[in-house]
Amino acid sequence: MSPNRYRIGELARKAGVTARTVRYYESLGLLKTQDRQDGGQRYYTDEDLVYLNRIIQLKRYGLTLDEIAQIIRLGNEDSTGQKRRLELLKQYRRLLSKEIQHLKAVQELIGDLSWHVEQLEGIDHDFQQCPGTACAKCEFKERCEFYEKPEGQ
Amino acid sequence: MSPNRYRIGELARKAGVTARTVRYYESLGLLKTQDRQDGGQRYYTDEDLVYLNRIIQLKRYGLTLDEIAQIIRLGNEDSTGQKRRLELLKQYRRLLSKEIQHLKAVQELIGDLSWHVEQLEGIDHDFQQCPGTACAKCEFKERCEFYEKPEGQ
DNA sequence: TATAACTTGACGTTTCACGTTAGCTTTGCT
DNA sequence: AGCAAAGCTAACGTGAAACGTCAAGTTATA
Repeated sequence: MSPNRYRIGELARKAGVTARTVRYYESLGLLKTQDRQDGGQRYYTDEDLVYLNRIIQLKRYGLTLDEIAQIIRLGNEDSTGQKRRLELLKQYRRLLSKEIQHLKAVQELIGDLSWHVEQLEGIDHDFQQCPGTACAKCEFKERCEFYEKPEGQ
Repeated sequence: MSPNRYRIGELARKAGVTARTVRYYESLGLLKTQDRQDGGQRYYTDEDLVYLNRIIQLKRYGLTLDEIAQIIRLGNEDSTGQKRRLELLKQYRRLLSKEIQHLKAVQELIGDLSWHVEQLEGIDHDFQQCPGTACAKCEFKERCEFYEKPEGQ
């Protein structure tokens, strides 16, 4: 239960980033310095470290710093408790549905690639010959979104 | 069955991109001009249009131009047919497994966000208070990856 | 024969997430 | 007290991605 007071360098080291990164995050409103000496140096606690780690995790998940900042800003804007919770909830749900969309797109790509793999495993059809001579004898015409695509007459 | 010969502007228009984009793709080896007048102007066919559309689709799927170029390059490098097919297959499978990894990451994020939503829907626990005072009474300590994280004594 | 469309070349742009001086001040240690 | 290590702010640099935007000249088409 030690108070564990760190300066920026050690905080950064513990989180596996640089001091520059920490200052940058602060400039974006991601991380505040509650404790600042007269000399101007920043001091952090274990709580701050956890907070920073959380940010890094969200980044690993693919969120941009801007998106992370939005989440945090919403939590700081009003401190009426209940209202804040609802806002956060909304925000999380928004992210959630966005990621579900993302999931669908990725699944679609996987389906597409799988189809191509099947094609290549089977008959003599490949990406290079696809729109062209191979089309006539292709048994997947219907499935193909390019066949018959050229507009105009 | 018209030969449909387009110049770069119309090809681009039909594909919904700019002429600059087409030239850029050519410079990256994504798209070749088979037909070039003495004057130096590029002429394209419906086949080229289909090809271009295919590139645009792969881009929509989230592939970078570089990744697309790799796929295409593999198809052009050798024209021994069978060998080429195997290479393409390998490449597609690589992309496939990469996207499956991606899928897992997205699912993880969705799980994480869902958990936060649940938390917010339930007790008084939120992101702002999370690492800190709320930890003591938090009923999700075990599930939480931040609790007990601070290293050193 | 206009003029719209094309050519190459080269520099510019935006976004993202920091890296890297520079010049100066504060802290930690002996 | 004195010195090196670490911090401070401010500001410019970076590097990848995917083109945009001149410039200055050439070609195609009504």
